[in-house]
Amino acid sequence: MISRGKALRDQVYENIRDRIINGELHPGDGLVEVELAAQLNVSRTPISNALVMLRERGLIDDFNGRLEVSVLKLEDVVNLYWCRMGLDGVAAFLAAGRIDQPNIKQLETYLKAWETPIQESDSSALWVSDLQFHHHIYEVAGNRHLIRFSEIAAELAAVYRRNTIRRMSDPKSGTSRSRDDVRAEHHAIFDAIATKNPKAAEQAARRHIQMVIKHLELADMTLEAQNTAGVFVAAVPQFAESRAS
Amino acid sequence: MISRGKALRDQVYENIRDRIINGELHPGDGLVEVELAAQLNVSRTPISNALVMLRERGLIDDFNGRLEVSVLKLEDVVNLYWCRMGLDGVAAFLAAGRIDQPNIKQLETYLKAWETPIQESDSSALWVSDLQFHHHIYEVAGNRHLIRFSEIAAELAAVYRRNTIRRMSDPKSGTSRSRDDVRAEHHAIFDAIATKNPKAAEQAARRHIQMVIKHLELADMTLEAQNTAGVFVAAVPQFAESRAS
DNA sequence: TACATGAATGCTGCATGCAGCATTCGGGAT
DNA sequence: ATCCCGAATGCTGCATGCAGCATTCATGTA
Repeated sequence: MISRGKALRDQVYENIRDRIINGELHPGDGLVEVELAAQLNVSRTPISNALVMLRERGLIDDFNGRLEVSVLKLEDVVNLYWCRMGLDGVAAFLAAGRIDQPNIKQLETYLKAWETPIQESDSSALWVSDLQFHHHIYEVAGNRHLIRFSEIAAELAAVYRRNTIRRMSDPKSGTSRSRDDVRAEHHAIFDAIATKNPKAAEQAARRHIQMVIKHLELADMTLEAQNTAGVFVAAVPQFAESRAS
Repeated sequence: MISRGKALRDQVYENIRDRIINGELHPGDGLVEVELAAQLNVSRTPISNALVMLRERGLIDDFNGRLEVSVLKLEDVVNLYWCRMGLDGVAAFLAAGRIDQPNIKQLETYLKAWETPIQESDSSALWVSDLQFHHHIYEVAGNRHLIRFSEIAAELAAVYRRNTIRRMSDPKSGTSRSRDDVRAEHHAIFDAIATKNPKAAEQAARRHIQMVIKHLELADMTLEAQNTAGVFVAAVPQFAESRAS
C-alpha cells in the first residue's frame, strides 16, 4: 500500500484523490486526520500535507477547520466545462501548429476505439480512450501550464461524473449522447489538427465542449424530474466501515 | 507581522508569495524552512505547509527536496498568456451574458484610469486598474473555477513581470506598447460586454491577449539583443542579508 | 594538480506532544 | 417539554524531536 519510492504525502494525496474519484469517499464526507492516518498506517503529518494539496485543487472543502469532500453542484461542472472550452480550444489551436506524423498516428489510434461498433460492454474503455485523446492533444500543444489547468479541471469533473452522471446516463434516460455524435466531434477535431489548421481545430474543440455543456444542462432537467419523482435517491455515506486495522 | 486572525500557514503563504512577486526573493533562490521560520518567528510546520501550497501553484520548484523560487522563462509566460487567452475569452463571453447596470458602471470606472493623459508618474496605478478591470469581468462572469485558474496564471505571470518586464519596458526599449493601444483594446472589450454581445466580447478579450503575446515575443528579441550586448545583467540574489532576528 | 573517497554538515520528511477552539452532550431551570 | 448553560470530548493547528539522505568539504592518492 505504502511504498518507499516517493514521499508519503504524495502517496496519501493520490490515495485520497482516487478514493474520492472512484466513489469510495462521497461528497460531504468528513475527512479526519487520525482516521486517515490509521487507515494508511502513517502519522498525521503526511496526511495533513496531502489535505493541503487536496484543498488547493478544490477536491475538498474547508469549513473553518472541518474538512469535507467537496460537493460539486451541476453548476460547478458546467462552469468547469466552460473553462475547458477555453483551454481545449487553445490546446487544439496550438497542437495544430505543432503536430507531426507520429503524433497524428497516435491520435488516430485513440480514435479507433470509437470506430468499432462494440456494444455497451466496455463503456469504461471508451471513456479512457476519450481521456487519452484529449490529453494527447494537450501534450502535442506542449504547454505545461495548459496541461496543469486542464488536469485540475478534469479531476474535479471526474468526481462529479462518478457521483452523478453515471446514475443519469446508465439507465438510458434519453439524454445520453449517441456515440456517433461524440465520434463525429472527435473526428472533426482530429481532421483539423492533422491538416494543421489551427483555427478550425480550435472551433472543433470548442464545439465539442459546447455539446457536452448542452448535454449537461439537458441532463439537469432530466435529473430534476427524476429527483422529484423520487428516483434519484441520495446514497448514504458509509465511512466507518472502510477503516482498516 | 503575524496576526492571530487566520491560520499561520496562510499568512506564511501570502508572505512568501508577496516576497516572490515583489522581487524580494529572486528566481532560483533557495527556500530553507528553518531560515523562513526564523524570519517569521514561527515553527517549521506552518512554513512547510505554506511551501506545499506554493509548490501546488507553481511559484516554487522542487528539485527532489531542495525548494527554489521558480525560474520562469519567457516561454512559460507566453504559455501562461495562451491560457489566459482561452480563459479571458470565456470570461468575457459569460460576463456579456450576465452584466447589469451597476457592473457596467464599475467597469467604466476602471477604464477611467486609462483616459486621463497622466504622465508616466503612476504606471503602477495603471497596472492596478488593469488588474481590477480584468478581475471584475471574471467576477461578473460568476464562474469560481474560471476565477481560480486565472488567478493562478496571473500570480505566476506577475513573478515574471516583476523580474524581467520592468527591465525591458522601463528604459523605453521601443517594444513597450502605447497606452492608447491598451486603452483601445479595453474599450473594445467593455463595449461588447456592455452591449451584451458575448461573441464580440470574447473576440475582443482574445485579441487583447493576443497583442500581449505578440508584444512579449517582440520583447524577447529585444531582450536577446540587449543581453548579448551586456546590458541585461542578471541581479545576483542576496538571500542572507534579508534575515531578521 | 586533479581526482576519488569518506566524513561532516545541513536539510527535508515523518512522528509525536501539546494547546486551543468548536461542537456536542448532559443537566438544570423555567 | 423546551431552552439555556456548562462541562467534556474531539479535532485541528503548531511546535519540536528524530532519522535518513544528499550535498559538500577535506584529505589522501595517483
